Amino acid sequence: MENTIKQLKEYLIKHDIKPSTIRLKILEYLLNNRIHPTADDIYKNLLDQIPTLSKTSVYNTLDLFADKGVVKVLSLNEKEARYDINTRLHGHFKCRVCSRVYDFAIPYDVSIPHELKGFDVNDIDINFYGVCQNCKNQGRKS
Amino acid sequence: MENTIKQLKEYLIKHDIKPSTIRLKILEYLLNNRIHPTADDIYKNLLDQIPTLSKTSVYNTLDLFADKGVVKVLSLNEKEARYDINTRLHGHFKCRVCSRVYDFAIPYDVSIPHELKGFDVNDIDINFYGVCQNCKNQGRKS
DNA sequence: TTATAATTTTATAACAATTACAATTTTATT
DNA sequence: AATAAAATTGTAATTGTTATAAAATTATAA
Repeated sequence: MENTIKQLKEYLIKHDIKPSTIRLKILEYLLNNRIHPTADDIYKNLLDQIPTLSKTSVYNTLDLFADKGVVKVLSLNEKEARYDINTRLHGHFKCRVCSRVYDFAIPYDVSIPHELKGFDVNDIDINFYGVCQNCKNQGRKS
Repeated sequence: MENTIKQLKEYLIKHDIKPSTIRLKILEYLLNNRIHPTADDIYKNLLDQIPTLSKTSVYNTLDLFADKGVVKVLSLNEKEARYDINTRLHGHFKCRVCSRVYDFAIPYDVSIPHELKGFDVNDIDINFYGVCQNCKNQGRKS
């Protein structure tokens, strides 16, 4: 769970990213907070540790991370982008009550459909929307 | 392909929407232009026919349509939303060269994965990204 | 070390899509 | 025809993100 600074540095270098304090902190945050945070979530959270942090740096870093394949940018029918440190193919469920995002494994084989024969498919998003069990239970109690 | 005004009116009424000129025109546009247009696409196109049209009205109408299940709002990793008159479950492929959006049938059974047991799933997005055959061919020629 | 270059970070302003709002116009109802 | 309700409009506000240029930091070379 916990990562040493050395491990974080190696992780970035392996992805062709020069380590810097901000980059390491953002990476660390993403690894320890698997909540598919927004740029603002990350910014707000790191402000304690890095009081001079600017929003632009967070965006810059996340853009770089996305470029280098360290994060996947999620587009979940909301204006804010979210960032997922888990870049392997998996699905996302967004609860429209609590806004939480849940991961799920994709059980079926996502082969290229025949309509897209000859297309290059580089990226796949599978997003479900609805109400999570937690929020369903809350509703029942009240 | 072509729809009479009467048919368009009935379509809206069936979806619990009072027909108005703007609503009929936007519906007609969506039915005749299956390109997953943005609000701006629709606005620009209808400006000839309805010179007093405002962008706000386009948004209002599309929001209403989405509410009543007449359109599905697409979130395809871009800042602009797109609107699809086909609300049945199907996948979308977005070409990152020409920006065109292609439909495809979902061949596999999208049952609720076990991680989401007990969740209410109301909506499903399946989006692929890459380069369409058209753009691949263009690239080869040059 | 010191000077210089390259990179990273920052603050500020710009941008673009969408929404809020209140006024106006249109449509429906009495 | 008068009134109420609904739809449409123009304007301004909002918000997430990006562009830009200056400042700070880090790396490199003399």
